[in-house]
Amino acid sequence: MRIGELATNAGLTAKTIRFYETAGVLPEPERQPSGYRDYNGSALARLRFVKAAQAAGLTLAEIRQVIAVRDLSGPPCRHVADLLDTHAADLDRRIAELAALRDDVQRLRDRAKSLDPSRCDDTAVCHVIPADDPAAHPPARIP
Amino acid sequence: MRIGELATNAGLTAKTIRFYETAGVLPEPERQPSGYRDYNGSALARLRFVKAAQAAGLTLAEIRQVIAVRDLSGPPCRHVADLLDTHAADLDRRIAELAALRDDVQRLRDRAKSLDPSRCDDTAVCHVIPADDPAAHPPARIP
DNA sequence: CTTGACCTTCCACCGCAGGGGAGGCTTTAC
DNA sequence: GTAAAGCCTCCCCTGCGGTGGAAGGTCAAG
Repeated sequence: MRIGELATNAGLTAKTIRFYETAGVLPEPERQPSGYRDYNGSALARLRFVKAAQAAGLTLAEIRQVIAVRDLSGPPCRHVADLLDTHAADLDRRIAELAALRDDVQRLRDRAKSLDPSRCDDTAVCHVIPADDPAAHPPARIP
Repeated sequence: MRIGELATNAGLTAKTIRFYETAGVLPEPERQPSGYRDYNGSALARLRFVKAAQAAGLTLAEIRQVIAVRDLSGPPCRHVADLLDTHAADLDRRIAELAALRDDVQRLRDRAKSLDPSRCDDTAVCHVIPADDPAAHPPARIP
């Protein structure tokens, strides 16, 4: 199977597959005499795993690590379970942060309705966003 | 006021302030004969606005736009209110996405407890993450 | 006069997951 | 035989919000 066919089967582009190879989540395949990559069925299984793991929120670095753990010490199930635990906890944290940010934004928005634009302070950019906001959390990065 | 003092007062680094200048959220200040930047109090007010707006989830590009709107057509309150509306809606969407992802991850995690690692399929990387996951959403980008 | 703190510009880099395109082979179809 | 796909490697680009460092100018104290 050449790279284009594999890409079509996996629902990816050839570019992405080469990128996965350099990213270490897909092993280097055999080469045909022409130099073309020559894949077998296990590459497709691997790509399906990568997609499923990505859908579960794992980064390529984590996926690479899972694969390495498996290659070194057998089934990485416990490792994967730990990763999933960590991700669930991260997601909980991020959801809570975003919910708090949403509430702040909503509060500002509601306050804006009760403000008179003509009374906008000349020294500030816009009084809808109070520069001395006491509730100003450190910029809520949304990574 | 030189850049270091302004940075200390604003709780930023001098690097960041220069970056804000190139990003267009802070106007170019006067220069001392030495070439050093020479700030007045309005720079500090501006930086406070930028921090507050960032805390409200606005990007530097949006902040720059708010400032431009203000400079062109006066108080940008309505524009800012619209931005806040959009951001609140975006946050709602993203919170829902993350919650769905969190549930998926939790489901996988729970399922992992009931699996026997010794039965890990040799063809897959790890059966905790099913490669034929039917619930696999398109990779839930977390932008 | 020299040391050290502060400032200047410019260029490069981080993570993350790829995308774009150049320049050059090989394979396939007509 | 020739044109069109398809593939190869290589390097640069994206967005976002900065951070790091090099090479050099400036200012105050000792």
